[in-house]
Amino acid sequence: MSLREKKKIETKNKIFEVSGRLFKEKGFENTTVDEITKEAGIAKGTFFNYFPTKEALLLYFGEQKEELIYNLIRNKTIKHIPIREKIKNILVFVAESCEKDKELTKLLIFESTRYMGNSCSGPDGCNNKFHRLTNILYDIIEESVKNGEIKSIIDINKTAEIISGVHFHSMMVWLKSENDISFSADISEKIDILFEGIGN
Amino acid sequence: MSLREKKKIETKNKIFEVSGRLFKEKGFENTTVDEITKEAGIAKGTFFNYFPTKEALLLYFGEQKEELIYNLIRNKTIKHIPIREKIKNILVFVAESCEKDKELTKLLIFESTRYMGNSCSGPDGCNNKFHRLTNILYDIIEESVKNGEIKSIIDINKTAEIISGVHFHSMMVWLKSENDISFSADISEKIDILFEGIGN
DNA sequence: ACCAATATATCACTTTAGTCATATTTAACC
DNA sequence: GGTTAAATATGACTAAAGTGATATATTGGT
Repeated sequence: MSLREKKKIETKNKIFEVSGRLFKEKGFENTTVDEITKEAGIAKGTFFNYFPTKEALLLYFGEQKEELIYNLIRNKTIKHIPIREKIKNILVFVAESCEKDKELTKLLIFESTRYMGNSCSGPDGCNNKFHRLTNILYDIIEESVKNGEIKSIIDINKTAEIISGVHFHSMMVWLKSENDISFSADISEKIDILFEGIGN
Repeated sequence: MSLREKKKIETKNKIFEVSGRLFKEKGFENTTVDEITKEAGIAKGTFFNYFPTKEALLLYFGEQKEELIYNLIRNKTIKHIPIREKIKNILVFVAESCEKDKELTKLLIFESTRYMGNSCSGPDGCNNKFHRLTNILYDIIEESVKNGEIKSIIDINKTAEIISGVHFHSMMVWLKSENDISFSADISEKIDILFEGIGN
């Protein structure tokens, strides 16, 4: 690795480390780019060579966290259990991860949701990010349809979107709630309702 | 009504009217508060007497639109049709309203979602706004449970949240999609899946 | 009509994100 | 090691949101 590449990574890590500390101390809104760069020992302009906006830095936090969670999911997934349990395990795991730091989750979800409204160019834009959980669910459902475990008339894509949607919405309701309702317990119960159906 | 009250309303309407035009012409981000106030013939500071932030003005647009939609829903609701159709009617109606101006909907949803992350103080804060559809669905489901139309073991609140969540998520997926998938058709099909259930 | 009290309007000022022309550092080649 | 090209760093500058002390307008009481 060249000196340039080393320094680049070092600087990015420095920004990441310093801003992480400052965000925890005083919150995202109350931390200025000026402060971050001063503490990191770089010029203000340099910051914007690494992150196009202040929000982009926040999204980077989100990506890092997401990467961690989804890697764990991939390793944790047990093969031969009923699909309902499989889905429950995943969503409860994600929920529990979120529950570990509610404030950070709030920041990431509401801020990155906003960012989604913008262009998000590039082939690997935010569309993928938004659909990541949906894709995982799609694969699981597809497998179960092939197994004959669940009926094959089902529209796999819509079903995956439904589950993902319920998960997303439940997270938001939980994030907005003052009292300490449990996100993980809530999503678990909702999966059951989804499988049983609402109608008689 | 006193002169003061009249002028107040007049000024607010002027801001609303001018900014609406400018937002349509050049988009929300590209319109500055300076421009709005110049066109409206008021000082910049005055703007912030009416709306605490530029985003708050956008939220006001959202509220106005929402009020319109939910008033129509209240009047349109037919009494004696099956619950599944009743829910479908409402969600399809909301979806069609959104489809009329995709760009505006995108702006409102993504921006107000972000705003939800903030304090949203006051007794009538953004929590209510977020739960409005859920509450309507709750009432409908509750009635159907009392009628014996659907099984009474069901958790009404969670069920309402599920439907509302699927609706919200579908809207976001639609807003992000490039190709012209139909939001209203999508939500209609998903309601059927919700009623039938995923499991065998 | 005058006077105090209250509400509203004003604009100069501050704060902060983001830009850009210039300077410095690194790499690559001879 | 010197020279040129490319990448990266810098900080003064711009743009725009939001603030607040002061000025003006409206009201209600006498």
